Amino acid sequence: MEYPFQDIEKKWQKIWQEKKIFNPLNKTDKQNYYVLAMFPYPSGILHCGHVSNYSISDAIARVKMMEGFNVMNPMGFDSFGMPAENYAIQHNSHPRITTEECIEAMHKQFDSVGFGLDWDREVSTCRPDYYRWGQFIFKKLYEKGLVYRKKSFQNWCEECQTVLANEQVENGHCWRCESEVTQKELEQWYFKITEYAEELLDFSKMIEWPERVMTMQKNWIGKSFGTEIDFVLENSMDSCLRRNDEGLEETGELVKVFTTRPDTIFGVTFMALPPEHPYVQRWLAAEPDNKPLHEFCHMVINEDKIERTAEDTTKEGIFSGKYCINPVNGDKVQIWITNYVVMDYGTGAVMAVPAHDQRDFEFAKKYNLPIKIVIQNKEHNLAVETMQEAYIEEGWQVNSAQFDGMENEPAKKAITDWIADKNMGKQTVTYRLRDWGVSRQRYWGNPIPIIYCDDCGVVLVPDKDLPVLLPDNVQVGKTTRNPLLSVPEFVNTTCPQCGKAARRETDTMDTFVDSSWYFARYADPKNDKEPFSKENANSWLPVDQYIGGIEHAVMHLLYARFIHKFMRDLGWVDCDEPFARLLTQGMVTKDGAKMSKSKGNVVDPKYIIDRYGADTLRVFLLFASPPEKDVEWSDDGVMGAFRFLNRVWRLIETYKDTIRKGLSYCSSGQDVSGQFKDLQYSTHHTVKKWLDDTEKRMQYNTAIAAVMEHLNNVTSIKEPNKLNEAELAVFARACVIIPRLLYPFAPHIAEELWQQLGNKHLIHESGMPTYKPERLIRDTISYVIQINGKVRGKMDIAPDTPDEKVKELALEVENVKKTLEGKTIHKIIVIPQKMVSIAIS
RNA sequence: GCGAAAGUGGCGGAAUGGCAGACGCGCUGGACUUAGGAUCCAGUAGGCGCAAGCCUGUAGGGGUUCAAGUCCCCUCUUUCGCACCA
Repeated sequence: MEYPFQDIEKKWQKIWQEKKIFNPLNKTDKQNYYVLAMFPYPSGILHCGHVSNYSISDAIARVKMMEGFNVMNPMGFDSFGMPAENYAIQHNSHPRITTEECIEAMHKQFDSVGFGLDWDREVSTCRPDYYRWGQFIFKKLYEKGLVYRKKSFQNWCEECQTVLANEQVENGHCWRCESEVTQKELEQWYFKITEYAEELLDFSKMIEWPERVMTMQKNWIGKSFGTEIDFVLENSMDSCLRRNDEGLEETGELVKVFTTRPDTIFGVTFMALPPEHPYVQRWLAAEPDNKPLHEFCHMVINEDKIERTAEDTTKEGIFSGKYCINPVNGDKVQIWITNYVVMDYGTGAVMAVPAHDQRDFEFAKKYNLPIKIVIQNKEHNLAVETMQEAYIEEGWQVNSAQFDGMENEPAKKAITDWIADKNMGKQTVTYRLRDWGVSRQRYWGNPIPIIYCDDCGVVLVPDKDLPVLLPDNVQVGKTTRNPLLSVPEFVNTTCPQCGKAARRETDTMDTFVDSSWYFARYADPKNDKEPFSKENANSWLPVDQYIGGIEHAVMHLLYARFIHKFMRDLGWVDCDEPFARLLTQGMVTKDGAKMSKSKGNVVDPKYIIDRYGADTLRVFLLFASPPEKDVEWSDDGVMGAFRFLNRVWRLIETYKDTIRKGLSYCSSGQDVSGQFKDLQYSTHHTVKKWLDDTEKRMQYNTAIAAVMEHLNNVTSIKEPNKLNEAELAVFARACVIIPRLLYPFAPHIAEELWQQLGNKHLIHESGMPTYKPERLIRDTISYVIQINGKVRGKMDIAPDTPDEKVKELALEVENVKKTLEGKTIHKIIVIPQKMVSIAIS
């Protein structure tokens, strides 16, 4: 007989909804607790990954409710983006319609799992009441000088008329139309996230973040210290002024290089520039007939970005015909245009030191460029003729003028100081992090609130005109170009400043912008005066516990931290970080692989819920592994969870009258023995373990295991209806704790059984379960006796036995005596309440 | 290549320096059954032994410790992130 999970689950979902227990006010006399799992893209189909993620946040929320917090666990939808456009095309519909349908479907499906979500606070990024404030934030960023437009080379598909991300380029061809991808210089909007690079490296305000996420962000930001050195361009067209000992001096234009190895500056034998470098672009323009140069640059620029930046790509280059002067020794060095230097790191120019940099070495070998040793190995003398690879280890400075003989490490600083002193450069810091390009040539996204006027230039849309509404009358899929370009009533507008005809920006924002502040909107989701009020934001933020996949370790979490810090700087919110604690949960796999349609290994949660109930599915997913690890799907595992819940049901259903009677008896616990003493211990011990696992460790698999173990202890009592009063009191208390311990994981069955045992309140209203430490004291303690690290005996003795007596007793144990025969004891160590360790010769 | 995490029975996993394998699955045997994807009982790391008990065992090797899956060093494997970053 299976327990009636279908009736129970519907019943309690209705009660929770009616009592609005998951719809917290912003201010109550309780302390606020904000738990948030990353909002989903509304695919319309609930999959096991959703159930797994939101089962974790739901468990946390319910534990915190039991603890007496005012808990917010909101839900919304990350509903802009490319997949919605594609979905609409497939279904011959419009993204607004299909997206809203999907949202409704998912809302229902989430409810069918019994998640305690605050739907009153639902946000959906594609709705004007939300994206309006995204545009507002864009404007604020712009006003603070954190938004700019920059021309840069992008993967461009002529056929689709859009920019492609690196991962959307397959072997140099567009992933969608398969036409060749070229590099096009385009104006794109950028957010100056690099302004916050330094603060984003500071993780000290997080209460608990996984080490590896912080490491990934650190690596991504990639701070490195080095020196910027100015090389003077020979025969340059323009000139610039430079300060020297005597005052200002006129020199040629400067080629600035960034290096982490200023100690090798005397070993520079050529300069390497990428074809994108502005000087190179200028030379190209000045020499339209220089065919080899044009061909080489064109080829490199249009090379697939991924391929070009792969380490094993062969280094290629061409001599530009230009020279520059090494400021430290006046050497005239050739300037080469190469494919191995990238424009957007450092200064986009490299001083090449083949003797001490492997890439430069390979390049110099290939093109027969000179190699000059300036760091000498202390043990084996290096010689240019015999070098097989660059020498990048430590050594003495040689051929380095006044620095000869110094060790190269201190020489780095000495040379930098000297260069700075001579105004030839300076110490500097460079980041790998680049500014955030937010322009997308796509329809289904948040319009950028910008108007272009021939007279006034770039003009922000005034606040009163926000939101810039995304027009609906777009033929999705009918055009391959940016769809907004084909909506004249959107494009054509008037300039807010001069009133003349003007046109709108047709790019939309990267959807990562939408997800960079939604957590704050939940605090005040219906505010139509501002993105959220400071009061409400401060009452909830930072998110106490954020939950999401590791795939968002860098992008989303870095962008959200950036925007949050910006909002803080605007005075909108006080805290420095948006997410105090972060849990990166694993994914649900089957046959060792992520569930996906293409692999055909998808399990439909709806089927499991219909057949075994939502509680079973949740218990299975939480029990299978700790939250941060992947869960391997197992049909047998689901059965195991179902069997467990059925056992709980049978126990309490069968004996509910007996248990209720037992609860009315006083339980002093002093008048039982044996099995019942053990059972009483089990009750208190299980609560202790459960509290530790749910509150401190957030390890739900072991919390559930503890409940299972306790259930085994309870069901080992035979014929409970024949117990005496004292025994029954213990038995009843052992039973009644089970629904409460099960509540965060299997809330429906828990509430039902709790009610059947005569309780009038909901479980969370009854507070956290507690245990009595004095009930954890056993009559006897089992000691293990180790000899040289091996277990040689056991003994059960009174817990308050003094250490000296414990030693004596241990030596009396039969097998211990035997093992010790004829041996000398070095040392006896007593670990109180646990073991005796004896070291012998 | 750099950085990070991990490696435990047939499987998922547990063990906060203190009895390795909790709990669940699977499997074996039994009970009840016309029947079982039901329920209940017993067993289940490997080896030796009639037994008491002994030996081996947490990827491999070394070390610290009375005591190591856990801490340290080296090697291997896997996964993830970054990747010509000057």
